Amino acid sequence: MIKATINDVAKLAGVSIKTVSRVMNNEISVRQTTREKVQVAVAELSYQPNLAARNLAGTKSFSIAYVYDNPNAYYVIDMQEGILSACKKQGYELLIHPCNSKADNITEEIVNMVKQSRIAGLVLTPPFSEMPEFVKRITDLDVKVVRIMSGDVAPDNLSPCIMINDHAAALSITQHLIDLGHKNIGFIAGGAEHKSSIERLQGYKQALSNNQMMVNENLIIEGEYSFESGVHGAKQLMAEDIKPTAIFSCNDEIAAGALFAARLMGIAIPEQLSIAGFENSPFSRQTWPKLTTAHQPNRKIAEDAASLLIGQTRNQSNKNIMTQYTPELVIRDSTGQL
Amino acid sequence: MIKATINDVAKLAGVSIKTVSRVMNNEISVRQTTREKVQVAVAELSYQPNLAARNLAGTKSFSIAYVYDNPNAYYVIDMQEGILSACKKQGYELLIHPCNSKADNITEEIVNMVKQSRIAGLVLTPPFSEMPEFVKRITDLDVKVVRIMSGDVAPDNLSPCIMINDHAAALSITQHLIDLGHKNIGFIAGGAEHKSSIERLQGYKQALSNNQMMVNENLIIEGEYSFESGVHGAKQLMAEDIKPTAIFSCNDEIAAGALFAARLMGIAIPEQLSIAGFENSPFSRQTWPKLTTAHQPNRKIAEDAASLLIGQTRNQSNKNIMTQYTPELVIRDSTGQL
DNA sequence: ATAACAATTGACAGCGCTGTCATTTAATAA
DNA sequence: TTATTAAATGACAGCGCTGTCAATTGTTAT
Repeated sequence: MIKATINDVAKLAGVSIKTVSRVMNNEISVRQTTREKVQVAVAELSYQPNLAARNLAGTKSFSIAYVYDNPNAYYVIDMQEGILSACKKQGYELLIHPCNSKADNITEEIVNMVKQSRIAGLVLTPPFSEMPEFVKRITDLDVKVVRIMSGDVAPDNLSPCIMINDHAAALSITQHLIDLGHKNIGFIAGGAEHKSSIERLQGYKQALSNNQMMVNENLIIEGEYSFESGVHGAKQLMAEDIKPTAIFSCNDEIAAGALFAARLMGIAIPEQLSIAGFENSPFSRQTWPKLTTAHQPNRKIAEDAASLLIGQTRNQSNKNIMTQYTPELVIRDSTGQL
Repeated sequence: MIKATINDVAKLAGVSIKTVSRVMNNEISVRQTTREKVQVAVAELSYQPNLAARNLAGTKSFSIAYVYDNPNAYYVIDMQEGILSACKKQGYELLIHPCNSKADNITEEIVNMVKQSRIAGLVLTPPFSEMPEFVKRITDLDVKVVRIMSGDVAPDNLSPCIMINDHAAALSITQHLIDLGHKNIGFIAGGAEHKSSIERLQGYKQALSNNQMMVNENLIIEGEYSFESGVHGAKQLMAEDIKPTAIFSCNDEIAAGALFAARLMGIAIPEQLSIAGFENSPFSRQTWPKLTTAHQPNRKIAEDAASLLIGQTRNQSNKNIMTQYTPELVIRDSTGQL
């Protein structure tokens, strides 16, 4: 059984190929009865448009790309699967493009890639989603973009945004720690270049303020999103005069490092020190003890983003769309009563 | 600057588009002087063939796919990057296809996908690479395949194979344990459905035999590639009459689980018990203590596989190609002198 | 030098679809 | 009813390339 083409469908339905094309592209000016005839034929032949032909013939393409600078394997895999699921539903193709966001010609590289492969749109996660000039450059090419980023409001109206409310989530993690009776709570940040880190720090501070607690700047460590940073951060915190009884690590990797350092220092978790992470990555379940963290439904977020993006490429709809997700507190074994 | 097409190149070089096509496809019957003229024009215009047009016009396509059943996020990311790097060099496109190898219609799903997207070839990793009927079904479609799998010889000549010599690597890990003075070495397997697990077990047994040591079947636990399995396996082993003083875990996840269990049981690592993993996944560096393991250059392997695959799709070259990689012992802190 | 052949090159159709624009049909107004 | 306009449909070119096959050129043997 050879693959059916638009001609086969047209013949079977008794219409012209152009009408079949119209139906496949959800164009409006097709009579309902005609549309149904075509849909029956499409189902009969299990016809699916040829992507190469569509891309070649049309002005708009049916390929989208996910451009990312691998922040974390689990995250990337989740994102890919979510995007892929949206693509499958809509007959789009996904090209993945891992790359180094700090390479100095990165913008041109992506621009070329986009032109070269006639990409209709990009899904962007941090750090790309937080590089305004980069985003501007892409949207100027009339290539659609959907950004997933940290914050509660979109920074501009260049593209739809999916905002991750790290602020609110960090607030509830910190509140959880406070509820457990902790008075001195340390914070290990993930690097000022990450909006998520800044947002999480703000949430932490907000929670303290909500509880009439003072922010002790000595308890806030500038780190980065890595295991090593967690190790150093925890050591540094435990060397303070006023030692924290709880540490809020900006992500699970940092938390794992902090856990590691605590063990090296002979500190019992959570008896002597509570440690919380963020992101609910798989290894937060594989540390000992298991990490209290914040969960964000990345696969779902990615599918949302891709659907939005595909919507953008189909019709030049509203760029001001904004959705918001707030990661949810997941209490496990690394945090406990003071 | 609009993208150059084959016509622009032909005009600039003063030849027909067909000749340009010949040069781009490395066909033989082009005079050297002509070839150079074309290459100059190509460089001048930085021409790159349009993939959609190639896929549409030609019988062979320029898309390959990576079909996998996510065994491990780090592994998948490495594979993707390696494959992508080969694709970039040769102007191929990569489609990723994560899926469930145990779904009962999986073969048909992939067959459809391959037909649908006119895929030229597939890169296959376990478990797909170890499903002979599946591979046969694909190669019968005249779709090229390259398999990455465990073993030292290819199981058939359906496709080129990249063999990972888990046997030899497991042998050297076990020998390392023996060299440290261990007499009772436990083994936690990864599941009989994984060739790698079987091979690693064989290597383990071989090492014992090489050292005139008896295989104690009670010290061999049937597990699976998961953290939980490591936890259970280690508990089971430590409940034996003759307790092991070292455990060879079939992969790093299992080893992490074993480490976790040892901690729960109050067993000091490596003082009272040595634990070795396999795969050198990033979190083998994030356990405490850091894991002794075996390293395999996955990115390199993937690039090799994709190059081989692309070679196959270009010319119907030898299917009996076989390369071999042997993972290398990485000694860290989880193993020690008895 | 010329025939006979092989090596190069090019003309042209067509892959499966979409864009443009002309044509047909239905819907509304007069 | 018929004229007028809008909605629905179709004819056809062409996207950028490759496959086929014919035409041209170069090469060798006579």
